[in-house]
Amino acid sequence: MYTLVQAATQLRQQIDQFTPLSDDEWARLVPHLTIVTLQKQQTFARQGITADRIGLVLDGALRQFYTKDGDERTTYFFFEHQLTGAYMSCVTGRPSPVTIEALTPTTCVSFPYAVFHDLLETYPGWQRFGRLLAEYLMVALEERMASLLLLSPEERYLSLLEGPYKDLLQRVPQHYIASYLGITPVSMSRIRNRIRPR
Amino acid sequence: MYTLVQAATQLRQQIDQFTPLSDDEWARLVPHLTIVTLQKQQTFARQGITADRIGLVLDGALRQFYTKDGDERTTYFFFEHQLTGAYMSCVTGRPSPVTIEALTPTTCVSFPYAVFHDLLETYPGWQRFGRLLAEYLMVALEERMASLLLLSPEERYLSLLEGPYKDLLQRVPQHYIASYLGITPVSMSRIRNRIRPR
DNA sequence: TGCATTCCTTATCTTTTGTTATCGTTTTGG
DNA sequence: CCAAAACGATAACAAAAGATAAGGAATGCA
Repeated sequence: MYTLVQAATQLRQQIDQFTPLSDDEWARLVPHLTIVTLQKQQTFARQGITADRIGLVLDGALRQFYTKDGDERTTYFFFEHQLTGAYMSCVTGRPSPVTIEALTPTTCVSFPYAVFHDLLETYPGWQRFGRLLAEYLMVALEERMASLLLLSPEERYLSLLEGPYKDLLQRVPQHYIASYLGITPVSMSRIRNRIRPR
Repeated sequence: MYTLVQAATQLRQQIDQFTPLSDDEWARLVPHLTIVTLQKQQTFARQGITADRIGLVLDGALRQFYTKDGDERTTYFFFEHQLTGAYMSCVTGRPSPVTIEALTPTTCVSFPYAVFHDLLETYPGWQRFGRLLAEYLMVALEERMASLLLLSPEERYLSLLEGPYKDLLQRVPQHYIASYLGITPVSMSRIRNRIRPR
């Protein structure tokens, strides 16, 4: 469905949105790219295992979750054109606290973090990309943290409806969204009922 | 109390813990260092204003908070040897959503973010530091986010007691900690009573 | 020292969320 | 095509947190 060349082009486009790489810098990564195909419920990264690769979603949807006392708490979703991977585990070298699992059949283009890390330490363009990526993830996490700390469950649901992720509701089962909002499916159902008067 | 030389030494030590800078790279920052002295309740960064500088706490304590509907929600504390500043605002160039305020009389060594940013873009050592710093902040935010999403208020309080920040309880008023945990002071008082049986 | 303020606890009451269970509906897999 | 599983809504009850108020201890300031 995707040739490696097409996938590589997609990936470079995403990276170039952070910072343009020289052709030479880019060429250092290309030999390490592979296409990863995941069936539903197959994992890109797994809790307890140190993550060793990064990917870009070409098609499909992934879900990231922690497991606590047997049940799962969703922390993120990844869709087309999004970089994915247990980046925190890659960066720290510690076992991943999260699992990343396919919600639907999903295709990614992927590369080993070790290669990426070598590129960061060797090429200025890659180093700059590494900084901008970390800054980008940092900002996203800060916003997520703030929403959990500042907003009530109902406010979080509403801000999801109004924000750039509103199509989430159409794309993923509601109980995953409830878990993403830090509440139970029952509670979210009540909220939906509450804010839909009449 | 602190000479600029002493302050600069402290700062370099902290930075070197991320990545060692060459003497030349370091020398580019030194002329821009200033000592900032804050009385209690004076601010290092203010909500609504785009932050323009970073600092290192030499002595004292700072508190970072959002304001929502008139009341404050604490998101972080900064003590001696910690880098501080509304980093997200600096990075994005957007007005800061947070205020950083002195809990006690506080001394920092500080430098403009603009200078720092130029150094990042110019010197490999600084660029690497910028990446490592962003990664470090990212990891801290992920842990904080996870604790808010996964743990109950009581579990958050307990994990604070057991974690590396346990001296927080001795150093800052409890209602700030309650706000840091995302609960009201009354609720935290109840939790304290609950977990102290007998 | 005295007075006001801040801080923490406790009590009461209300609101919200969690828990558990039930019931249609939809989706999935054999 | 049918049985099983997954999904979402809803109800009833329990548990927890928010809101408000009051009281006492500690703190700061004059």
